[in-house]
Amino acid sequence: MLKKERHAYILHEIDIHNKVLSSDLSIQLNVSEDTVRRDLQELDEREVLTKVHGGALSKSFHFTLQNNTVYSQPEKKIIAQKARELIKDGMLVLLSGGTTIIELIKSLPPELNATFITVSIPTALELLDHPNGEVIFIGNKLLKNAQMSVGAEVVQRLSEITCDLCFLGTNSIDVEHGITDLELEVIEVKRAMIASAKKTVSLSISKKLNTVQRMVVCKIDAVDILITELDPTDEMLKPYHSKGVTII
Amino acid sequence: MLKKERHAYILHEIDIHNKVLSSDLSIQLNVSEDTVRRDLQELDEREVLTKVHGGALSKSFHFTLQNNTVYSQPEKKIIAQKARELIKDGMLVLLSGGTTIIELIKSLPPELNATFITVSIPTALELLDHPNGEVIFIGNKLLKNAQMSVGAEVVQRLSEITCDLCFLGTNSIDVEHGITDLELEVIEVKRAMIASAKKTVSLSISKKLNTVQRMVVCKIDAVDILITELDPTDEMLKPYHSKGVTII
DNA sequence: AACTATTATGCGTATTTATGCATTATTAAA
DNA sequence: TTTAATAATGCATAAATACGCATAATAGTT
Repeated sequence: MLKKERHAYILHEIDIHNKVLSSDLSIQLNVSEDTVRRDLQELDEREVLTKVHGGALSKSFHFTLQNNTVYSQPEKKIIAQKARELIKDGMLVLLSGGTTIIELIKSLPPELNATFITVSIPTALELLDHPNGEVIFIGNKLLKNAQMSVGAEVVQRLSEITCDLCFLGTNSIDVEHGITDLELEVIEVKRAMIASAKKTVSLSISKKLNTVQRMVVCKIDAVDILITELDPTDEMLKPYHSKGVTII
Repeated sequence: MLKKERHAYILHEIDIHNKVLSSDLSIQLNVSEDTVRRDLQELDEREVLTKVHGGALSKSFHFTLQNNTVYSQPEKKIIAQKARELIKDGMLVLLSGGTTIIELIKSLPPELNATFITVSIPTALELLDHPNGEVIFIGNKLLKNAQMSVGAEVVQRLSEITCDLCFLGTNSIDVEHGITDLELEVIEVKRAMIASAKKTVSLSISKKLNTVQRMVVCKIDAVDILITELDPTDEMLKPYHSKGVTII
């Protein structure tokens, strides 16, 4: 493997995981740790990553880290990566809760200047760490386990807004039943979110594809874009595509 | 986990809670307390936090530095104990942000069944941990450093509410100038909070008594009850009492 | 193709860094 | 004051790194 290829691989790994270990890379790339170190050194000098004892970290390692406990994190990182491409300066973006959304926020470039609206407390907290951009929280009664605002007031206020994009960290999505969820109050809010956005983006790891929960949030045709960690041409995504959903 | 990652995690925790305990971090990060201590030491040398006995404190909350340890919350604990006596089942209670308020929430008996309203994200997060009671968050634009909602919408919605009690974790209080604060947007909200409550309670450790900041939130006669860690008959509190403030 | 200069890589060794543990000293809370 | 928690200190160990050097790969030149 050529040096350039190794460098590309390392950068890709960092993009996904935010960090790499020299020992891991040595095995994965099948070169000595010395070589890895020299690679990291070079990349550090080129200022595309930050070398530390034991490996290297992403430059955009934005002093946040709650992970370790995040389930299916690599997949979620990939999804976050794809999703962030959609957000442009000046946009009004609606965000739900969930770990995939948190990953998305972490991966946002610091210089991005958009306005974010959310009903989720953890999402709001993560957004507050982002140096730029305005954060708007739509408050009301808070649901204890979901840690988000629910109720008529939230639905009402969402209806008064028109956003460019709505990102939903989706629990369950299925071609037949669309997006489904468990709690009525959560569903009400999600519906309102979808209604107030020009485009709805569903973020979903492939494990959650073709799963159904008790209650329907929306039919599949209300979803404009579906982002998974899979390649857009993956066989598993065909049914969604043929329903008119854009796959990324 | 890499050292830098641990550092990032610690800083993130401090960002949220304003303080960390070495013992907690040791468990969360899965390293010895020695290592945590060394981490905190380094971060302290880099002046991004303040190391104290038992853990570390946020730099951005200067008032917490005055009492030099996370445990020298005994003052705050005492205040919390006194304050919680005022809250009865069925009440509608307005809470500001700040560590004293967090302490109050932690000390609330689990069986208490009141409704809490707040504009502070950390306060809301702490309230969600309480098994009983409803939590209402009044949202709008979020202020990054204060981690709270501000703006006309918040003021408006507060004006539509009548609460039984408003607890203010007070930064500065003085007989002459009343309650004062630094940021205009914060002041607007605090004023609205006071206006919407039947009774206003100021929670203030004695070190903050007789201190003044740039901008006035309210005169001293808008404060119904003042709670400090001191004995109510303490000489220091006399001037407040003679202004008609109830001292607890 | 053969030769040379340059660059890249791996290995051994010395050095540095990171971490945990035991012991003693300090500090804070009851 | 007493007691338990937390810190500091020195030390042991393991991991990571730097460095010199030999060798291998590569590119450029004749």
